[in-house]
Amino acid sequence: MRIHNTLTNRVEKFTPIHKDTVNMYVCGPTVYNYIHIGNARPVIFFDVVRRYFEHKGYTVNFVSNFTDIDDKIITKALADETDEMTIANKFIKAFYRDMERVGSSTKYLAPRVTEYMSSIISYIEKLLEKGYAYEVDGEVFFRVDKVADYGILSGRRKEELIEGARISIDEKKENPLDFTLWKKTDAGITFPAPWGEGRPGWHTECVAMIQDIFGGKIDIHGGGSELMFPHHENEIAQNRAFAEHHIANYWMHNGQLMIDDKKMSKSEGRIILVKDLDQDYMGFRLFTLSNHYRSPLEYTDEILKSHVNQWEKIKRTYSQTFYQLDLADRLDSKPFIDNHLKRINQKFMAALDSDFNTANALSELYNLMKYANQKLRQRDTYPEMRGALEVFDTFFRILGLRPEVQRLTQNDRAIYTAWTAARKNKEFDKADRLREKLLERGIL
RNA sequence: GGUCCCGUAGCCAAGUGGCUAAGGCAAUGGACUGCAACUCCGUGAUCACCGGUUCGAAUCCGGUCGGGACCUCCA
Repeated sequence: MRIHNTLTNRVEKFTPIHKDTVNMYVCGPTVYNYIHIGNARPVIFFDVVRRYFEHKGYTVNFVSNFTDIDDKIITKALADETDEMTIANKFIKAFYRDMERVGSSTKYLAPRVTEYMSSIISYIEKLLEKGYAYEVDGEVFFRVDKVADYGILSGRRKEELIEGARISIDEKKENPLDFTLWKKTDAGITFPAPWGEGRPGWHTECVAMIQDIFGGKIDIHGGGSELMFPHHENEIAQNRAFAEHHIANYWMHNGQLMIDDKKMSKSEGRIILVKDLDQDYMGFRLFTLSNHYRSPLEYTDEILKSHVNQWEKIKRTYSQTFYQLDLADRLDSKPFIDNHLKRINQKFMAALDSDFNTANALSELYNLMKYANQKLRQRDTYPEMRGALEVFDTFFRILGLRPEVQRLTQNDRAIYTAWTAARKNKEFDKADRLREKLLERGIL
């Protein structure tokens, strides 16, 4: 298996730290609003990563946090005349709902920053002890200059960053690049710390939680490419100071979702919330998997629509195969995987082995559709159809796509038999009525 | 201003040195069908442009044009 590692900017062979186990962490949302379709990209992509590792037989310890304390949450709480926890709880619930909608599993560890305050504080204390952090007037900053390879992830040099001139000058900082570990504040919820009441800076929560939960280095750290700098760069810097390693062996970043060739932006009204998508969410999932995860993904209504159509076709082929086997009492028969199916399956896996090339994997799903549709029109192909169903199930499990089918009821079978008989007897009015019923149930 | 990425058919998109440039959507011709739907078979590309390296370039190098991201606690 090969994975693109942002740390080295290369595609590398994947070797886990602990045999048969993958420890991975993905940066989760700040819960102050409903998520938009751009937020859904990592939610879907890393879900597929997890599923594929599990398919390969790994035990995956998947962790993704909730930032439940933040200025934006406080602002939102003030606007809604409520408190931060109410806001956070509301949008965490909404987040899970949206994850379920797009077909991503919610069964993983999701630590909340407020539950890990003591870990964060002791992490900062250790940075102070080691001389990588300094306290000024109740605030704590990280001393970027002490980390030799700062910029390793984002490919920047400290000098370039300073020349950038877009960094606001804070009198308290020794160096404009230094970032906040602990912020002194009296707005909203505050927490007691040795340096006074305040809140942790954004960059510390992830490393402190990883340290607490995994006890050290993990295999994969993931997130959106916009987090590479400064967030992930600062995580690495802190952990270099804390434990002399880069937290994760592999850093994976997904590209951003664009609308009208530009990044989504609330202020410019270019934003679509997942809950407002008003489309088949499996079609949306298919859309996000239709190009390489590291490339930008362009959204238009037309592109989404074409994937929604495509999902309809996939469902139709799958359910046809399922129902034809059911009608023939062959659902529980042994699948026959011929060479053609074997090859489709191999190419599908090879695509995912190659840095999770879901676009290529999908084209094998389309080959599988063609195969199944051909077998559906031929006589005496139940073993092959059963084989196709088997491969479909595997692909769907890995991609997290879910067509809904249920075994036929006695009534369904009766309608089907009656329909066949009516056609045979050229009772077309009756046949059409029955056909209508079968179409409604998705059996035809 | 600095750093980086991208430009493949009407649309989406894979491929990053070597057979006739995957696949999908849309369009269109045919087959199947009681009619239809579905499905199947077929039909489409001077790989943004110019120059270079090479036996050979969509792929590597240089330039031009166009688009985008990051340098801001934006997913």
